[in-house]
Amino acid sequence: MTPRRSFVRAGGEARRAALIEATLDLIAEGGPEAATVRAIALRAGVTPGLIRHYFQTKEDLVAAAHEALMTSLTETSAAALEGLPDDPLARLRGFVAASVSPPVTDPRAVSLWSAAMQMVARDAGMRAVHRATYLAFRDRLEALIAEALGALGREGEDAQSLAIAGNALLDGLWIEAGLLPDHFHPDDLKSIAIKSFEGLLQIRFARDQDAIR
Amino acid sequence: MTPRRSFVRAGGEARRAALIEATLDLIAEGGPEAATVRAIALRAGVTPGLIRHYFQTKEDLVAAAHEALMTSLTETSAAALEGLPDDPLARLRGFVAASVSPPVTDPRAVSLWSAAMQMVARDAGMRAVHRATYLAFRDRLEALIAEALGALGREGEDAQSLAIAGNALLDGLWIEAGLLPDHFHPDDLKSIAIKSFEGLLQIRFARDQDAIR
DNA sequence: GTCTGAATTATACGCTTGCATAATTACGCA
DNA sequence: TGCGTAATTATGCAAGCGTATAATTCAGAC
Repeated sequence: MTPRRSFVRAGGEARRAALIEATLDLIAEGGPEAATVRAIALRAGVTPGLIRHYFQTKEDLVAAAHEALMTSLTETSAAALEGLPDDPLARLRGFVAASVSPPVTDPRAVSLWSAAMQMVARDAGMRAVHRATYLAFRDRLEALIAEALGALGREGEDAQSLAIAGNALLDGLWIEAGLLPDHFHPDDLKSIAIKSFEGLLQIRFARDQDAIR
Repeated sequence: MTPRRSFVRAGGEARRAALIEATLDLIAEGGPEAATVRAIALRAGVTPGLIRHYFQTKEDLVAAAHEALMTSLTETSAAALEGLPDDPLARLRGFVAASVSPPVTDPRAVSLWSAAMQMVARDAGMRAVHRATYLAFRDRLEALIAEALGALGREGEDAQSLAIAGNALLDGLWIEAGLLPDHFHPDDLKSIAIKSFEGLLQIRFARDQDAIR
């Protein structure tokens, strides 16, 4: 008679968080098909049946994990704005640079994002989350662009179209760098992004701001 | 005694192609997990066991399907260059416009691409195929850019960095349009792409070329 | 015509998956 | 100190997965 394995109770939120983190880890490492109920439970140090106690179905768990990931990315992005200077151009420059530098450019993040994109194409709920987070990022970029142009006395220009283009550029660089990490030197990526924004917006950033992270 | 179902022999290549097409359809519609051996066989009008006769393993079939997709995309992209005029700037403009217009911007293509990207992140073979096709596209863009700059007497500039940025921009627009089809009007997408290239390269395309598809 | 080999179907096996359910354990509270 | 309840484990099941293998059928060669 092997005795029943001992355990400690972790309380609701902590267990939920652990299960979500385990799910994200597994998806990042081995794709959605690696995130089986048994694998998730094993990584979370728990027994498979417990998942059913916190999530009605596995899909619920995956959806919760996706939401947690997106929230975390949004918060990271928001935090990046905190340390930036007041000068509108410098703020925009810092934001662009941060968007193509670690920890944003993280293979794990790109892997998770591409896994989520597949679901976005098929699931209406996922598409709603994606649209919201996409627009949140783009709106923030648009605001920064509008401020920068305003500081140059160019209020009338179409900041939204510029934000769409800038967002696409950052997305493209982010994805390509994540997929082919060896092909892009971090510094090159940053200088390409900044130079491209100078071209897109017809502006010129100050040259001596590389100290700003 | 139900008699054994009758069949006609399709010969090697036709059956291979049919199986590959069925695989791509299923992945596009329901993601990789929908492309089971049984579903593929059903859609191809065939019995599951036959797959093993043409492909040693299911992974082989999926890899063959990915290669067929990429080859097809590359050939479509190459064909778009055929009908373009000789003027370097007009050629570049037409190529950019084609890259963000149907049939390139096709939800099915984006769905398939995002499914493949997941495998790229994990499988070395897939990564090799991706690198090759990515560079093939980028090199073509770089050549077009170099010609356009050359026609303006600006030979010395860094066409490769500009191609990286331009490629990222096109990729980003392509992906976002594919994921949120209702958010982008095709004409807006095209004008944003063209205007962005004017900014990136500091050039100005002729205004009266919208007739060129 | 019939023979023969390849193309195709049919069947079955072992494994993994998600999920349901019952038995047990830890912990707060009286 | 004992009890009650929520948290957790243990076990089992039905379905679907990829694959192996044997039986059958077609189509062309002689």
